[in-house]
Amino acid sequence: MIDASIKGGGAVARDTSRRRLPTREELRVWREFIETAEALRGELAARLQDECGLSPADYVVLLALSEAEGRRLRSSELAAAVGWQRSRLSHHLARMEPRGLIRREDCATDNRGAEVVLTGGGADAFRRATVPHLSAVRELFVDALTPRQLAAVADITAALRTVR
Amino acid sequence: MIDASIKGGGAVARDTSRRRLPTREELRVWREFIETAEALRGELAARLQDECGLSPADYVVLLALSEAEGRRLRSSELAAAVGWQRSRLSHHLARMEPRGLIRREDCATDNRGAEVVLTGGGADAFRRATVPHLSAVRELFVDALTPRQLAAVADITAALRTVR
DNA sequence: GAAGATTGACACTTCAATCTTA
DNA sequence: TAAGATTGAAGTGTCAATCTTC
Repeated sequence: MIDASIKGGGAVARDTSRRRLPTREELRVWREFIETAEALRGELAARLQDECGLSPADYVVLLALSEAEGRRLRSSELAAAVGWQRSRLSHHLARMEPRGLIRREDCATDNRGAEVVLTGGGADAFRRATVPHLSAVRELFVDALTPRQLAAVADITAALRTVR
Repeated sequence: MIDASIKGGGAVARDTSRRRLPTREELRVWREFIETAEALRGELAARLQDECGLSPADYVVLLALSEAEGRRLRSSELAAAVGWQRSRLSHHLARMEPRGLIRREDCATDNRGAEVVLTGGGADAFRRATVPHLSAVRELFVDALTPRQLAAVADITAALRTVR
């Protein structure tokens, strides 16, 4: 790890950033990172599905609506709240509505708009899901790391966030 | 690595693991972690698609075949190599084949089996993709982190891997 | 014309069912 | 019956096109 390596003709001193490629070890860490995150996401999703019949997408939508004033939001506000594109939200709401989790209503103040309303069933489903879901996060992520490692995660994600 | 932890029962004071939920801060770190990984994956995927016309799934399949003896593998070996279920591989190969990236042939030694062969076009596409892709990994991941942080990533993923 | 939202087409993923050969 | 592989259905996600209203 001290010396530079590589396939592609990397070099030690002057900046060759346009040519340098990751070393085998760097690539290994990258793959571990991305695969671990994916595995965790998948395990959380599977548990949420099995125990509560909700997908992670369902969960974030229900969470956003639960926290909203009057348990309702304009479509575009909801999209912003969960960080989705409008089209993705539309498709997902179309799948949630027949399941009775949400309801769509016309917007009183803007005839173009739509409001998404949390139904009683949706609120129940979210309430039942929250403790199991948070417990799983604790078990699979928080408890798997030391406080020091947890702090390192925060540091690392902040560093990665600054790029692009 | 100094202080003890946890999972399974080690604890500092009395164990409340069955009831405790993540703190607000722990949840924030969790979300940052999962969202950062997702954002990175997405950015890499978008670049690979734009610059090379390949999805990450295409890339791993082409990589596995490139490294294989004779640039060909039995379907199930390929599935194992990339860590997919057979059905997923079948569906993906069905999309890659008409694009001329791979070809499927009957297996000589087992009439049930199929062999997946890397075509010339597939080899070209992979060759064109590899440097841009690895450069992007370096730029977005490796170069965004200090050597110390990179080592911390390896440490953290190892810790997370041991769970479940 | 621009904004809010939906729709259609297509790529991806998983599960269960199926088909063929061992 | 079990193994190798494919298929169909349904959920998910992105992009571009569309429709309505501002």
